[in-house]
Amino acid sequence: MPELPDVEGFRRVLESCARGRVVRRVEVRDTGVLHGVGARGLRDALEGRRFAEPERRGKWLLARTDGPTLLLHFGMTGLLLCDDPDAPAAGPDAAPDAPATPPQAHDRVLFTLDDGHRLRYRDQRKLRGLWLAHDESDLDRLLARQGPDALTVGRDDLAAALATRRGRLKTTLTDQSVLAGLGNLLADEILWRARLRPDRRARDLTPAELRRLHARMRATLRSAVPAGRVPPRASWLTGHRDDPDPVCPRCGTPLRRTRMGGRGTVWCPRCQGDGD
DNA sequence: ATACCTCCCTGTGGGC
DNA sequence: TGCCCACAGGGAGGTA
Repeated sequence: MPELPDVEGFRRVLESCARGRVVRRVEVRDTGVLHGVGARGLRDALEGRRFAEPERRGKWLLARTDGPTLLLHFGMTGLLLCDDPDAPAAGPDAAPDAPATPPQAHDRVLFTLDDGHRLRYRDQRKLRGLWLAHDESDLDRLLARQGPDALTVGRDDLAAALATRRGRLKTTLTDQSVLAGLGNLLADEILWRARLRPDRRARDLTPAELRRLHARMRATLRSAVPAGRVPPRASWLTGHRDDPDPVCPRCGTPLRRTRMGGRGTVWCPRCQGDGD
């Protein structure tokens, strides 16, 4: 489920695959992922354009070109893939000029580049998709409701963002208008590391707790970003979400499972239970 | 204004 | 065996 580290990984895919390359062909295989633009409009806007330096903002990926900017959001099941044009054709029956890897059922939009590489936006569930921004004001309008980015936010700005929030800490951290980039798994992971109960009121954190939260958030993101995902390691809380009878990897206490803001929430009643 | 609820999307797995 | 439903969760939109 793409969160900040995943999208950072997709940014690297886009950068290495497409930066400096011209879009030769845009193939929309499912218009259901397009927002505010049709297949024809997307094609006309992007074919012949050259990809520039991509950018990530929260969970959004900005594919800048020398013209419009394509905005990608990956929802829960989205991916960005890059085909290697030098990979051997798939199977003995493949035509000589066939793409190395045929489109799969969930490949919704394909971008063929002038060097033969091909980008694929793949998404099983189509919860989000692709937007097109013709200029900076389009871009600002689409991203207007985002809070500061979780990867770069300073401690004081984080404190300020939480200071007025009466809601629960967990749901506040995943509210993109408060802080951009954290999803359900990261929020649980960070709160567990910071030893903070997810149902604390966001604005009630002490200065010491805010420092802890900020430090643990940074450390967690620093580990997850290079991996391009929230690593499901045994030493991480995330590594135990789906265990049948999960226990805390730190203290062995059975983990508690609740629902917060409609999302599954996992936390340790011992590590995160005291001191509030 | 803030906080919470329902729905969208699709595939999977459990229960009967 | 096959059907039905809950569930996964990012975010929009509506309501309290």
